[in-house]
Amino acid sequence: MSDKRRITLKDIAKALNLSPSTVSRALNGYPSLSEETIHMVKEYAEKHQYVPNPIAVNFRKNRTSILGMVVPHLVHHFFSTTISGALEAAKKNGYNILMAQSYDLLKDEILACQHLLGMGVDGLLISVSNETREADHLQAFLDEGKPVVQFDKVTDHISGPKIEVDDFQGAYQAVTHLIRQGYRKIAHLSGRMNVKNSHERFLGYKKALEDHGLEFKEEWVKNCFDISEEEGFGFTTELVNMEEKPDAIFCITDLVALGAMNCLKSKGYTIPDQLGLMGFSNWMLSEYTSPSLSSVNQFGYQMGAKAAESLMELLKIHELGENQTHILKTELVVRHSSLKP
Amino acid sequence: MSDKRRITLKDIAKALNLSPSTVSRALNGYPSLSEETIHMVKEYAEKHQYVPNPIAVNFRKNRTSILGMVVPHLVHHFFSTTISGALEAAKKNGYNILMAQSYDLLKDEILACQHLLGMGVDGLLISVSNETREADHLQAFLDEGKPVVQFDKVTDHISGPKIEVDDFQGAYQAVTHLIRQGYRKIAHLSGRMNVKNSHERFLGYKKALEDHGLEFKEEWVKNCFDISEEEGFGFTTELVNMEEKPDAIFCITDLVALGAMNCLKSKGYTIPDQLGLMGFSNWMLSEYTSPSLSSVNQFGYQMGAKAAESLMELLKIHELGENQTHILKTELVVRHSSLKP
DNA sequence: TTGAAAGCGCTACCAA
DNA sequence: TTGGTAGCGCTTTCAA
Repeated sequence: MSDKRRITLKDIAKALNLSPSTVSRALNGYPSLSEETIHMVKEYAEKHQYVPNPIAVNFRKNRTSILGMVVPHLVHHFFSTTISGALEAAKKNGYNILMAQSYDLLKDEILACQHLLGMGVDGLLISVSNETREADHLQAFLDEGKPVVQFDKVTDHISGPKIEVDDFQGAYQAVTHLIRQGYRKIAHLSGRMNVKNSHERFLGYKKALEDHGLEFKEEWVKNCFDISEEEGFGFTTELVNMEEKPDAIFCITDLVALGAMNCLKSKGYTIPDQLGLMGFSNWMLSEYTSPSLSSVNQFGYQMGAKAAESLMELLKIHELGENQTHILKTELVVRHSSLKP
Repeated sequence: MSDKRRITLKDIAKALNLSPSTVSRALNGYPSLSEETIHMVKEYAEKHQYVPNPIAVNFRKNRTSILGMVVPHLVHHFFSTTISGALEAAKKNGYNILMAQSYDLLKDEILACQHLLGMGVDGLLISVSNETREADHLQAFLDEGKPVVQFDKVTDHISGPKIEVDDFQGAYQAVTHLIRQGYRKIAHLSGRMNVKNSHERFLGYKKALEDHGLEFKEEWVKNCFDISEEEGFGFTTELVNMEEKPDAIFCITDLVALGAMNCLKSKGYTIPDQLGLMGFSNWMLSEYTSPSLSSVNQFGYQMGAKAAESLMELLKIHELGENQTHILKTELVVRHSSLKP
């Protein structure tokens, strides 16, 4: 193989009869150099296609210009959207991102973090797993002076910035919308109550009912464990078999809503006429179901970008960051599944 | 901020009255060291949580243990699946992956490649954009002795390994399945004919018709440009408005099939009774449409893993790789949309 | 079995 | 305005 060795600073210095330091300064735009020298060096570098060895630069500066990013699942519309946002923000600032998945398992999250720390990332972006109850593996970053920015799913066991979605508000808006449409018996397919986002959505749901003087019925809230389509289908079956059926269902996620939709359609219920349906997350698929699914957009791209920007800002000022939370507003996306005729 | 400086090799050497080289050897399991020394060093390292500085190691070894990966879109089920596969394979071998997106634009693909090369990746995994007709930006990697492995969407303008999907075979199987189900007038919503994968699927479609003595009608083939749901909807409208309508549609992608499905349902056609429907790619959503959508699974995870493994193998033997193609079989996934009663 | 020392490519400090 | 030089943390060759 060719392996044409790249030309180095020294080579240029030797060729031009300058010292490496002068060449370095010329290339990095330091003042106090004669125009002539700068021009000469730049021309030579250009001509010989000099590219600085990034590893050497990083070594010298004791950084990598790489951010670590850990998400529960990469093959997931919302998370891949956050990744995309983080990636673009990073690119703009000359950073890059090393990815890892935790599969929502603490064990794998710890491994991923150790791996990233071992690779020498400058800082960490993380959406923690549902299992994360302690954060030694995150503290390890802080101990080395590397900031950690959490987003979406966060834990309080570690200090630093957090970028969160306003789940409460999103749920509140969604349910209020259903109420305004005329639905009166609104059920909720929720997530695990020990997961903050799920709990917040539940609270938003409950508050919206209360604020509009509607009944909150314990039996109309079903806890999904896996947040799966199957659960959506199963619990919806339970709901429509009840003595007093709901006339709308607010689902913790679009996938669950899809399960609910398939269940209802298979049983001959019409949506949105007989039952209204709302999802959450605004997955791509919600646009294409029939009827199309109303949902709550979480602005994943902006969230990823914001998280990355926060991290890079901390890196710039060489700090670990305050213990503050940035909350991103959600957006109600009204489609057909919730439009009561 | 704390910035607790990590302990270094030198520190250990000094503390134990050894030379750095001995400590290095002890830690890296070289022979020719006394049990006693090895034990002593390892114990000390353990106790003081010594972690080698990865940047220094990389610098010394002139590598980063990082692979670059470029895909058209990160927020895309198939590609995020390939990424996931590549990531796992990389992790197993102590490598990591730096991601970039080309947005299917040559301009951005070039930028991404330059960026990755600049970051000092050891090699590149790429699925090229639809616009890629030349490959100077890929050749740049080879020129530096860094192997490039292409997957899914490939170009012949550069040599090296390619991992491809057997699009022809997948399409052939899909259409044959429709024929065996009893459909006789099979239309095809294709992609751009200058994109290899699309063309191969078209050829597979055509061959299947021929082999089973069915008519190939030019009018029944519609070229989608964006491969969008809208196009699926629009072209399907055209198809069912024709004098002689098809009784089944084989779509270039699940998204297009979804458009077709929505169109057919909105016009009151029943699937699979009146018209059969087949997608391609086996997106997550195909499982959840109603009726569920038959499709062709491309094993994205395996593809990404295979590409990464090939690249790492080349890195190991220090070569750029032969100009060979590895073709991955597809899998027919039969669901309800193609089961003629 | 161990040590000494060079050096990877670059930056930055101190001197001139 | 420029040069000399030390040194980042580690590996590896040569020597003892």
